[in-house]
Order: sequence, then structure tokens, then C-alpha cells
Amino acid sequence: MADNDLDTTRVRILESAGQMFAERGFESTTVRDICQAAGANVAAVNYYFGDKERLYIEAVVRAHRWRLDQAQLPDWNATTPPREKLAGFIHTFFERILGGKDDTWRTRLVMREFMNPTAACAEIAQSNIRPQFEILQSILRELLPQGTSDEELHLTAFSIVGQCLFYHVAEPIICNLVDGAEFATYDVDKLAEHVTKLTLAALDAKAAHAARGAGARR
Amino acid sequence: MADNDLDTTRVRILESAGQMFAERGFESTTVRDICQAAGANVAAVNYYFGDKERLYIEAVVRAHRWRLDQAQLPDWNATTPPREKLAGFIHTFFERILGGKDDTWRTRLVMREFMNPTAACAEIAQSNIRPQFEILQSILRELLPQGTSDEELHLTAFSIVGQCLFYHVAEPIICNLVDGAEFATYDVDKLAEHVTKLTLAALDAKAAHAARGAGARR
DNA sequence: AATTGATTGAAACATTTGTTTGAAACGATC
DNA sequence: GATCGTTTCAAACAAATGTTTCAATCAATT
Repeated sequence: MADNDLDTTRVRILESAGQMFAERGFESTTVRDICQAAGANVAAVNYYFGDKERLYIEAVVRAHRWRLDQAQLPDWNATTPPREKLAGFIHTFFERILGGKDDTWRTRLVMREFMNPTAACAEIAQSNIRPQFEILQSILRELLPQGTSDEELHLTAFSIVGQCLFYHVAEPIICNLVDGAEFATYDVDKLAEHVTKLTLAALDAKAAHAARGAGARR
Repeated sequence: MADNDLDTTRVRILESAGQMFAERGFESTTVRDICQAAGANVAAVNYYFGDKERLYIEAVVRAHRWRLDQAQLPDWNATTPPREKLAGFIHTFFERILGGKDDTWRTRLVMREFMNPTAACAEIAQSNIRPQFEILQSILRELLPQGTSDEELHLTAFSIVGQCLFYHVAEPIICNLVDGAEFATYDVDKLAEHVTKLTLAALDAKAAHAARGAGARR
């Protein structure tokens, strides 16, 4: 029952299954291929997980937990300026998405699940994503003028996350649109800096506009 | 051969197949289900398309072409200000993505193809997406200071598209994060206005910063 | 009305796939 | 070393699925 990181048949199957589900999808991946890649017998899937679907769910949840653990948010204290927090959040988010080149399959697996929600999706959203979303919102609350509606807060958070996620979900398209040499230079640091700068510029403008509006009215 | 919009068995199969591929994916969709939904015989798929895969490719290409035709960019003339062009581009993009509530399957199908590229992906990227990308870049060139690098132009374009696409690729997550009542109010107009405002605020700040920098240097 | 070509229909085929089974191998415990 | 629970293995099962076949049907043309 303990799914610790031992090199046991169980986790070998989980890892192989995750990679294959990520690349080919649930239906295109056969239990036989998974077991062959994991060096296990066909019956091992049913022995350890009951059936193929429960193996899938466990693989997805495991992949997302791994993604979160892989890159942790920086330690902030009460004096950390919110601009720095936002920069750190975005950088960490990119680390999780683009991570080591051998780990992108985990993000692919999770994104695939989001577009084909099963039981794993709601669980991940509630237990893993929501806390991160709350953190991002608390940062934005410090950066946006007081009185900003919850809705605008949400949309702004979505704008940030959307910019980051794009580089994963549209990767084949991006490769088709920009030069291969340029694409090769897209790394976490560069992309994070771009998104951070663009977002902060927009937030600054909103804050300035609000201040001007308040000043003009009085 | 002519795939015109007649209510022929061929296009009925294409439409049914598109919807089912979009919801369940390629492998999970059976030829039998497609034909039943289209009111056709099982053999019709092989008769009209040769095999299941060529039916899929044709359905994807058709869906994306339909998406483009559904919402056309406004007519601009030489005097149209670039800010208005950007607003129009973003609004049209959202129309295409979120379109009529009965047509979202087309976007789903295309996004699915992007994450599982087949032969259809490269074709769509080259013949359909690239022209749109060029238009967006030409608009941004008018809004960003002279001397802005191609790379920054690209990243800015990706930031815009990423913000829009997010509402489609992460829909189940968004539903989980915000109140159902609030989500119900997300429509094309509201989202387009948010993305446009945020982006223009950022672009204005960059332009102002560049002007200030140039002024200070002289 | 006959003919010709395109389309549809029901059934069958060959393969693949998830799952099960029951015996063998293994490992720790007494 | 015998025993008991756990794990592995090869083989088989049953269901589903893409594809094919060939006769029936239809529609237009002569």
C-alpha cells in the first residue's frame, strides 16, 4: 500500500504508465505495453491496481504531486515586496511546467486529464491547484488597488496562468511559428521574466489609473 | 469529392465524428458509434474515407476551417488605430474559441489535435494559424516601440493568445476555482475586454518606458 | 423497362485488448 | 526445513473494434 519511492514493480508500473498515458492517451496505451516497459507481467496491473482505470488515476495524481514537490515556492516573509513575490510565483510555475526536459510528460499527463476530466481532475483541482490559486490571489490583492472586485482578481490570475500554460499546450504550434533556433533559447528564466514584466507593467498602469482617478475626483 | 454543406451521408459522418472525437478522443470513439449517430452504416466510413484515421484528419481540418470562417476579422483601413485593431483581433479570437455553446466541440477537437499532433497539425499550423499570427504581429509592431526585437514581438503575441486559450483548455479547473454564478457571466465581450485592457496597459507602459529612456539619453 | 454506377445494409473476419486463472517461484517466519 | 502469504508468470477468455465482403437498393440515363 505504501507507494514510496522504492524501485518496486508497483512504482515501475506507475512511472511507465504515466509516460505512456501522457504520450498516447489512455485508450491508445495498452496494458501489455505498460508492463513490458516496466519489466512486469501483464497480470501485474490487475494485481496491484484492480484495473486499468484505477492505474491511470493513481498515475495522474502521482504525476501532479511530483510536479508540485519538484519546485517549491520561495520562502517569503512579511517584508517581501509583492512584486518580488509575483516574480517568484511565475518563475516557480514555469519550473513546474517546463521542468527538466525528461519530466515534461508529467505536465502533459495532467493537461490531458484536464481536457478529459475523470475522477482525478476534481481531486487535483481541490487539493493541489486551489491552494496555489489562493496564494496568487493574495499576491495580486497587494498589487491591485483596493476595491478591486473579486472577478477582476480572478481574471488577472487567469491571465498570468494562461500566459505560462500556453508554452506547454501549444508547443507544436510554437515550433511551427518561430524559428527553431529561437525556440531553443526559450528557457524558464527568459519566459518567466517576460511574463512577469508584462504583467507588472499592466498592474502598475491599473494602479496608476486608479490613483489618478481618485485624485481627480477629490 | 465535393464536401459542400449538403446533408449528405459524408458530411453527416464528418460532423458526428468530429463531435465524438472531440469529446472522447480518437481511440475511445468507435466507428460504430459514429455511424449510428450519423444514421449511416458501419461500412460507410471505409467507403467514404478509406479508414478511421483519414476520417479523423478530415474532420479536424474541417473543424478548424469552420472555426476561422465562423468569425472573421473586422475590416480595417489605413486609418484604423492599432489599439482598435488589437481589440478587434482579441474579440474575434474569443468568438472563435468560445463561439456558440453548441460549437465548442470544434475548438476541443483542434486543441486535442495540438496536444496529439498528427498530420493534421502541421497543415493547420501552416495554412490557417500562421497567417493569423502574422496579422497579430503586424498590429503589435505598430504598438511597440521601434527597435523591439522579433523575439519580444513573438513572446508578446504568445501572451495574448495564451490568455485567450486558457479559458478553453482549463475550463474544468476554472469551474472548480470560481463560483458557478460568476463563471456563468464569463462571455466573449467581458473576457475580450479584460484581455485587451490588460495587454494594452502593458504595451503602453513599455512604450512610455522606451520613450522616457530615449529622452533621458539625449 | 433495362442498364449502369453509386450507395447502403447485414453479416462475418481477423486482431487487439482488458481481464482472469491457476500454478510456479519467492521470502520471510516459526 | 516446512509453512504461509505475497508476487510473478504463461496461457487462456471474452468482449470489442476496424475492416471487408457481397448482395440489395437506389437514381439517373438510355
